[in-house]
Amino acid sequence: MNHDKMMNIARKRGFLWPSFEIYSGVSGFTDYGPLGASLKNNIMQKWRKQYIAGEGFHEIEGPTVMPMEVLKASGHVDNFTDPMTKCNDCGEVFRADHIIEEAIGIDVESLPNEEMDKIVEDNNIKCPRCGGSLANIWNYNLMFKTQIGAKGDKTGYMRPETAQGIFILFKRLSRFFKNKLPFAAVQLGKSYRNEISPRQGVIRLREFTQAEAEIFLDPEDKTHPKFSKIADETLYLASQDVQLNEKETLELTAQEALDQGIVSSETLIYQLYLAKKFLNEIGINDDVLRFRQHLPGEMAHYALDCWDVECLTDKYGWVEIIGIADRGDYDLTAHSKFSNEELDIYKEFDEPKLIKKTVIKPNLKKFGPAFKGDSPKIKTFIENLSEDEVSEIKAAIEADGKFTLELDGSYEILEEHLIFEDIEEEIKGEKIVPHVIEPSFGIDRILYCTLLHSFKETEEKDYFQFAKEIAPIQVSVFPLMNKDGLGEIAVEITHDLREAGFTVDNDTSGTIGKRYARADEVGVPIAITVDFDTKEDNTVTIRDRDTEEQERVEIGALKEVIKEKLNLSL
RNA sequence: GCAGCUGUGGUAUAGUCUGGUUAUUACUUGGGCCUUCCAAGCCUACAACCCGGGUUCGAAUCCCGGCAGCUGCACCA
Repeated sequence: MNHDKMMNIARKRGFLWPSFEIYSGVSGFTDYGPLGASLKNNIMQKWRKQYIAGEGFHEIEGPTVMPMEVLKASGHVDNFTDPMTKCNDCGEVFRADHIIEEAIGIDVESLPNEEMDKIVEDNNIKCPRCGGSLANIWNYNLMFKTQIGAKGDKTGYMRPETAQGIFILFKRLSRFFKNKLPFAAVQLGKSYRNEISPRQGVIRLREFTQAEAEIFLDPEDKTHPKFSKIADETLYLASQDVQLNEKETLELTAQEALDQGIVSSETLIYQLYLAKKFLNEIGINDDVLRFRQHLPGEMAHYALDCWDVECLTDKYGWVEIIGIADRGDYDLTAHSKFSNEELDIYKEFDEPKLIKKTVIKPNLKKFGPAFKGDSPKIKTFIENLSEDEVSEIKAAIEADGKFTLELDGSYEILEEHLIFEDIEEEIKGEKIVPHVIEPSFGIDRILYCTLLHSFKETEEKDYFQFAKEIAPIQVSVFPLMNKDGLGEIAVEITHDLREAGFTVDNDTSGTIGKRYARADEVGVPIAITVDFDTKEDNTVTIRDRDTEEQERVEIGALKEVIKEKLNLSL
């Protein structure tokens, strides 16, 4: 692990470049150079392979610009914001609610800014650093704001997470999945947060890439069909208990974690396992990973359970790279309320339920004569009673022989006006709002950790030992010397392999040793060298990046051999 | 956003205090030489004073502002 050295090479060799560099750059943004972009794509493709092909989820792609309504409903417009104030004298910036709480000890969170301004004035609260006066409070919202359309009267925001794009498609998705739980949709793409002062390179970006899956499931049934297959897998868990009481990280099987109630459901544990599997396969091993449960105060108020996957780094310590949360029905309920759409699923019972209940009907023969012109509205009222109201009326009549109804006027309803009927009703199912379990991957951070932990320093060379599946360049082809037609043969082989679908680099500059070194540095797993024997017997040498061992292979057999060496035999 | 420090080819640097030749050196990169497999050697080429303004006959050098990086504070739903 060596951040500085690794980043030097990553910059030199075209993985990560600072954005807008010729205009002196803007922090919180990064460019992926040719190899970085390719590595990132490979990681994302690998993700798709695991979640879409492997789990049967489906990918959607929504806009990155969202109208205000969506983010109002999700809570981002109001809550993704901090009240800020600034000292007029020394210029220091503070969280306004923190200052007030410190000064007079009352919790003012969620008060409007005007009221907080008034509190500051009334209590003569000053800058805690220099005693200067404080400016009016403003909201710092971490979302990028924009206008939609020429008139500019429709406010839009760059999405702060990809998840919302899935929630708002719920009705369509639900139908697509034949209205059967569980089902899951994923989205990969850019999200935006206008961080105040991002200073951790690719770890905290203002524009970043997420890969999120939203798994919609029955709140009553969070079991997972494949759980038994992973029940014996080991997980390293820093539960709330471990953190609060400074205990050793737990080493438990999935089954044990479930039995001991440390992780709340099979599906959540299964997702923890999938995340670990993914990271292991792209070259991030268990010894630099841990699962950390959110502490009660840390958990978003709607989350039922939430685990971060954290990766150890030398420069930034433990870095959150994946969050896996049980969001309950929070998002669907919120969007349902704001949009007036029914965002639920009709769930049929295994067996229809027979429900016994009492209903009240008006006895119309007595009703009309008694209430005359007011009959219709009393009748409507009686016909729309809830179960509780029915028993209330029944009880009143049983006790007093009458029930007084207040309905723009007072009416005495007697037993003779009503017909009580005990009925049995058959109910076939009910509407439920699904719960959502969400694995949320920060692709940029994962890419950083991949670079960091793939980077190997040995006596001879420093290089990226990428997992073969994600190496940005799969094969390098060299002529031993750039003469006597060796170069031409190398070019021919390069073209052939490219046509076969491999990512191939052809390098003729410098000495052969230098070319191996360059290829190793960017983690090319396989190097092919055309030498003078090639002209005699049509064979080339094929060299392994990690062992540096070479073997001779017929040119005709190259594709098969490479495929096998890259473990692409699927 | 605040304070301190810093900013010279792709990378690492000399020069800045005390203004004055064609901006130093090494590595890297491109082309070439070399009878032959792990950054060798030789020749050669490309390539920089963070940006803007000011002072001055003259600014990499002094002054002001901006941007970026590092450290600390604040922030991190």
